[in-house]
Amino acid sequence: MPETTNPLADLRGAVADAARELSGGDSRGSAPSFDRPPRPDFGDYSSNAALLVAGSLGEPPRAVAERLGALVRERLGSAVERVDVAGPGFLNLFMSDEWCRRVLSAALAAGETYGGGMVDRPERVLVEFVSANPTGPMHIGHARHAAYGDSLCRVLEFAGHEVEREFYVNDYGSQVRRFGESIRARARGEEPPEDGYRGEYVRELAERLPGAAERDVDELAEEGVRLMLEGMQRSLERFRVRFDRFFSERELHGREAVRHALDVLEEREHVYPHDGAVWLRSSTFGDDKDRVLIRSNGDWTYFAADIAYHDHKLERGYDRVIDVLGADHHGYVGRMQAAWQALGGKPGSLEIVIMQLVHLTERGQRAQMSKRQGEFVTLDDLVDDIGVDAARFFLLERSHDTPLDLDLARAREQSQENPVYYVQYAHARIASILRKAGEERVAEALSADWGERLHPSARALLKRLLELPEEVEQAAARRAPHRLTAYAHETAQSFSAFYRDCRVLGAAEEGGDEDFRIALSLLAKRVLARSLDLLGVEAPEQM
RNA sequence: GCGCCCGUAGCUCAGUGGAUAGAGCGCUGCCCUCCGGAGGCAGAAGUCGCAGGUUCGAAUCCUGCCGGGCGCGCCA
Repeated sequence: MPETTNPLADLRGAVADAARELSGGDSRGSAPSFDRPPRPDFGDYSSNAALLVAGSLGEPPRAVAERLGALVRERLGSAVERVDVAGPGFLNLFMSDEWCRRVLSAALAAGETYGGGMVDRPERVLVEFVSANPTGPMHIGHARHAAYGDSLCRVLEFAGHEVEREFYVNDYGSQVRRFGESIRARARGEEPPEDGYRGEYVRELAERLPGAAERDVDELAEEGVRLMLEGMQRSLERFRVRFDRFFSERELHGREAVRHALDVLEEREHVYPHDGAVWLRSSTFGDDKDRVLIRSNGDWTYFAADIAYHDHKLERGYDRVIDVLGADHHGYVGRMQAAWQALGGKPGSLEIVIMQLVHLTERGQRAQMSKRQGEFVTLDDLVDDIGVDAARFFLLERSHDTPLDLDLARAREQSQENPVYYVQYAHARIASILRKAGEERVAEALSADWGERLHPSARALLKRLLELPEEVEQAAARRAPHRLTAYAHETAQSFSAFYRDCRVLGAAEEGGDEDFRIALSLLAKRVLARSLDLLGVEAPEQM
């Protein structure tokens, strides 16, 4: 069996093929499992294929497993040392050292692309995230959105999708006008209006805008928004978050896009007048109730503008549109999904990801989020405090749908207590070993004919490294970049164990193959670097 | 009241049908003639919220209940 850049997928395929052969081409039911068993005496990999086939064949699972095991052995040849039948009928595969050497070679041959491009059907994807109001600074919650959205995009891209990143700018409507009023009030040395913006940054804006005390409110608002956006872009850039487009709500209105969206909905007969207002019949598409688009006073609702934005997204022809929104918006999911379908969007092609809240803690104690009224711990404050690497890693450590406690004390720590440093340290340590070996020596090692008989720690490390393609695929498919924090940490641990048990330079002294161990270290370095890159965290050559 | 999310070790959480449920932190006890000790090893620690059900097999799927978070405007 020739090795590709995803050896695990090859093995999985071989088992699945054998199972299909045994069941006479019957490929109904779920795909056979293929995982790392919980105990070493269960082999390197195990599958429940026989249990599934036995079900459709109506035969005793263990007997089926024996036959299937023989087929798998035949297909895999020298790749496999032996195939055991265990428990109720699991197949346990014990891979040969020869297979280990072959797959290491194949993974290294893939170079920087190793682990990527595994997606079956590449899609054109639009991801909208952060979309912070330009009337205030970005706080800790936006930091989580930024880390998540950016990392998700990196993962989707690496997995093989074509991704566009978009930030929606709410630069229209009454809150923007209030923003302008607040700036002018500060410029005049007055208090902002009751429902205005009271933060210190408003005072600073007022100082930066010459003649603000006498200027038109809308003009001030526009200028203020522009300055705020510039600041946000700087902060995001520093946080290593890039956007392809800042999409202005104001331009949307300027382009009559809301009118257009309403025309589309009217044409599709999903709107109706009632009580002097115009409604969307969103209940047709699963929403709790119908929603107002035009109020009885003639104003568009916010929802109408959002529909226009999504109408625009729809017309741009993406295969998939992902909105990353805050927990406070989840009441809005049902109606937006309904509107999407009313506009003619395919059900399922719009995904709305809801982010849960972030709490800051210091050694477990809840840290104060709001310093004074109108002032928050901002993205910049966070980065100043713990740095980009720690901030991104910690913000990505948890699934997006679970609230996150970020322990600032732990994040500041530069020791094993801190998973970021632990992973980066492992990377730097490998870099140090390879540096010591020298470029020529490394190149030579890669093309050598390896004879290594693998130590269990080397085998465990290699198996860990082979999981990268599926980790990336899963992280992409499940919109779950947080999986990679765990994977990076586990990989660093596996390397540390290998480092402890197997000398790399001078391996011959203990009967090892230095060439093989250099090669394995190099793959470990690449996998760590790739995992960190997908998280937006740096992989230092030295620390 | 309705809807969504969550309930797994002391704490924070992984784990969307497989074998004896994992990790980090914390705790206890160890390890520096060694390529980076910014490291490593071992140990204690769990009725996977509760009760039924489906399945050869459930933390995972279904139903009900309990507990927590958030959301339910002709606001944005």
